[in-house]
Amino acid sequence: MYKKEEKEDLILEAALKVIKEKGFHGARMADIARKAGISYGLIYHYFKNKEAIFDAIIKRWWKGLFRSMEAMEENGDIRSRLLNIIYYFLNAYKEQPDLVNIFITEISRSTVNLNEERLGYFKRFMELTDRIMQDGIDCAYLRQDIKARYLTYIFLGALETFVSAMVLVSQRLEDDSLKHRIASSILEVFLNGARKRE
Amino acid sequence: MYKKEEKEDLILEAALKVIKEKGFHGARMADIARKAGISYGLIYHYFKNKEAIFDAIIKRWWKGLFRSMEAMEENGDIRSRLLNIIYYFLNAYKEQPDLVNIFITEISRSTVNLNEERLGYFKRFMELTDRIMQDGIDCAYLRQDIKARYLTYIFLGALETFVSAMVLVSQRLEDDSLKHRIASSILEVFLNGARKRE
Amino acid sequence: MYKKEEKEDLILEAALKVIKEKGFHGARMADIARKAGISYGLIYHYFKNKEAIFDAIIKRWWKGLFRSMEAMEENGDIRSRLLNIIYYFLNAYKEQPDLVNIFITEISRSTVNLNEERLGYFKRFMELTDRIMQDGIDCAYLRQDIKARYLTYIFLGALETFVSAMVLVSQRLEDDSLKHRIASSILEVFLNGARKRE
Amino acid sequence: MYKKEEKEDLILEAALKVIKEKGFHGARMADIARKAGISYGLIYHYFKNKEAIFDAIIKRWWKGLFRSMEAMEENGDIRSRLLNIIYYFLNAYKEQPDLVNIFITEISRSTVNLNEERLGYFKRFMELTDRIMQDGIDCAYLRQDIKARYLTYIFLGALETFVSAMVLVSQRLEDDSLKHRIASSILEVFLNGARKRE
DNA sequence: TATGAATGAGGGTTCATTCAT
DNA sequence: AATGAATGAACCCTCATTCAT
Repeated sequence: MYKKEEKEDLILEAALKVIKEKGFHGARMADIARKAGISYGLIYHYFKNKEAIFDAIIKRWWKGLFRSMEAMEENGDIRSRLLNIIYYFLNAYKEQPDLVNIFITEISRSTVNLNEERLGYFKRFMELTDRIMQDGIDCAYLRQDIKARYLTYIFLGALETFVSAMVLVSQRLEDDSLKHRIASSILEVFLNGARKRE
Repeated sequence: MYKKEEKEDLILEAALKVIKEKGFHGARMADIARKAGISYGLIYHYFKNKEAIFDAIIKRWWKGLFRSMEAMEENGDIRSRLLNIIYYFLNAYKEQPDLVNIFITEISRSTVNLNEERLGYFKRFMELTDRIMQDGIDCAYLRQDIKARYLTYIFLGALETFVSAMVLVSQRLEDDSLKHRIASSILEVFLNGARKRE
Repeated sequence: MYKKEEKEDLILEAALKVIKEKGFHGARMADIARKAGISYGLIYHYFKNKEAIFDAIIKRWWKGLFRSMEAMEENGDIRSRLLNIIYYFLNAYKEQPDLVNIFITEISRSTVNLNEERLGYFKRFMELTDRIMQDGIDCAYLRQDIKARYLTYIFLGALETFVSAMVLVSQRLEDDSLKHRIASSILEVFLNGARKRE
Repeated sequence: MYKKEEKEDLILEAALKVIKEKGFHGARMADIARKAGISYGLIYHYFKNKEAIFDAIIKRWWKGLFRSMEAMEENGDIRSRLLNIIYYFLNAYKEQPDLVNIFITEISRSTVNLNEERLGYFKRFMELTDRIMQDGIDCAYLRQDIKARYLTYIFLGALETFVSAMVLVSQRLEDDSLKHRIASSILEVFLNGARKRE
C-alpha cells in the first residue's frame, strides 16, 4: 500500500496547517479536507475520526524525537546528546513550523486531552532526558548536587521557552547560522548553570 | 454594588474549575452555572458571553502578577524580585491551582485565542522581567555576556516547566517548606548559570 | 388613579418607538423599559405581558378612529366623511408617526398575530366604511354599478398605499398645506373613479 | 446539479407554509425541516441561515414579477400591461397562496427587515409601474393632470387591498371566471378614475 | 476509492416573566 | 410603587460522523 501512506500524509499535512491556524477544537474536518483537496467523507477512509488524526500527528512528533534520541544514546557525549534534542526542535521548526507550533500550543501543556497514551509519551521523553542528565552526573560532567530530574526541567524549560518565543513571533529560520547560534545559546546557558565546577 | 462582585467571583471560581477539567472549549456554560449553583441565564447578567469569562480570568491573573512585580521594582534586590515572581506562581498554585493550571495550559502557550489584548499582557510580562535582568546586568550581579531577554527566557522557561510539572502530576503544595525548597531550587539553578563569575 | 394612566401612557409611548424601530417581535421588554426610563420589572405592574402592550396600542388606534367616524355618521356628507378618515390617518401620522407606522407594518396586514379581537376591529372598520359608500350609492352620489365593498377596497387601498409610501420614505408632514394637498389628491382620484356620472 | 435545485425548492415550499402560519419570526427552522420531511441540519447545506431562506423567497417573488412585466413592455398596450400585473398577483395567489400571503404580510409593508436589497426591489417595482402610467399619460390614454407616481399608488393600492382582503378571508380562486371577474373589477375601477376624459 | 448529501446531538445566547426585597 | 436579580424554555446554528451512490 504505497498510495495509502501518501494520502495519509497529505491529510496529516493539511490537518497540521489547519490545527495551527485554529487549534484542535477549532479545526473542522471540512477545513482539513478542503486544505487537502479531497472530499471530507474520504478522510474517514484513512482515519477513524478526528481524534485519530490528532493522535497520528502526536505520534509522528514523538516517534521521530525518540528515534533520534535513542540513536545517540550509545555513542554520544553529553553535549552532543543535548544538542541533538535542541536540533530536533530547531530542524523540525525550520521544516515543519506548524508541527512545532502544535507541539508547543496543543500538546506540550494541555492537560485537557491528556490520556494515558499521550501522558506516556511525555514520561518517556522525560526519562530519556533524565538518562542524559544522569549519565552527565555519573561521569562528573554535570554538577552532582542537583537531581537529574531538576536538570531536565531546566533544560527542557529553556528549550521550550526559546521555541515558544520563536513560535509566538513566527521567527523565520532560513539562515542556518542563526539556527546554530540559537542552539549554542541554549546549550551554553544551560551548561553554564549545570556543569560541574572544580 | 458589593454583592455584584461577589457573584462575579462565584461564577469565575466555578468557571475556573470547569475550564480546568474540560478546557476552555469543552467547558459548557451549563456546567459553569451548575457548578456555581445558579441558573443558566444568570451568567449572562454578569458576563457578556463565554469569552468575557475567559477574559476576566486572564485579566485577574495578569493584574495580580503585575501589581506584585511593580510593587517590588523600587526597593527590591534582584534575588528578591525573581523570588517574588516564583512565589507569585507557587502561591497562586497553592491557593488556586485551577487558575495556574489554566494559565499554563490555556493561556501561556495558545496562539489560537491570542488577540491583541492577550498578547499585550505577555509582552508586558516579558518587559517587566527583562527589566529585572537588565538591572541585574547593570549592577554586575548577573553575567554581562548574555542579553537580558535571553536570561528572561531561561528564567521563565525553568519556572514554567517546574510549575507545569507540578500541574501535570497534580502536586500538592500544602507543606510550606516544600514550597520554599522548590522556590530556592528554581532560583539557585537559574542564578548558578546566570550570575556573574569573578 | 390619575398617576396610573400617566404611567401607562409613558410605557405605551416608549413601546411605540421601540416597536417602530424593531418590530413587535424584535422589541424587547428591556428596550421599552429603558426608553420609558423605568425598570423592566415595573412594566408588569401596568401590563400583564408583552401581548397586552400590543393590544393596548392597537385598541388605542382603533378606538380613536371609530369615535371619529361615528361622530360624523349623523350629519356628514359623503365627501366630509371620507375626508375625515383620510385626515385621521394624516393627522395621526403627523402627531404620532410611530403609531401609524405600526398600524401599517404590524397591524393592517399581519395575519400572524390575528386573533378574533383584532380581526373584529378590521371588520368594524370595513363596515363603517361600507356604510359611507352605501350611503353614497343610495343618495346617488357614488356610482351604482359597483358594490359598496369594492369601493371600500379601492378607497382604503389608495389611502393605505399613500400612507405606506410616506412611512417608507419617512415623509415629514410639518407643513399643513402639504397635508391638505395630499388629502384632496387621495379623495379626488377616488371620487373621480367612483362618483356617479350623468 | 439538477437535484440541488429540487431540494432547495422543497425547502422553500416548506418554509412558505410555515412562514405563512407563524410569520417569519415565529417560523422555526425545526418546523421548516419537519414540514419538508428532511433533517434539521440539512437545511444548512442549502441555505446559509434563516435569513437566506427569506431572501430566496423574496427574490423568487420579485424576479418572476419583473420578468413578466419586462416581457410586456415592448409590445403591450396599457390595459394589457396593467392586467398583466393583476394576473401575476391573482395567478400567484391561485397557485401559491402562501407566497402571496407572505408578500402581503411580511414583505410589502414591513419596514423592520427592510435592507438595501429589499428596498431596491420595491423601487424597481414602482419604477416599472410608473413607466406604464407614464406611457399611458404620454399616449393620452390616461389623464394628464395626475402624476404617474400617484396613479401608481392608486393602482397598486387597489390591487394590494383586493389581494389583502382575499388573503384575510382565505378566499379560494379555483374558479377561473371568478379570477377574471376580480381582475376586470380592479382594472375597470382604476381606469374609470384614471382614464382621460374627453 | 471517492463524493457530498444527510443526520442530529449539542451548545451558546436571548429574553419574557417571576419574585424577593 | 419600584428594582433588577434570577429563572429556564426556546431557538439558531455548528459540525463530527454516517451512508447511499
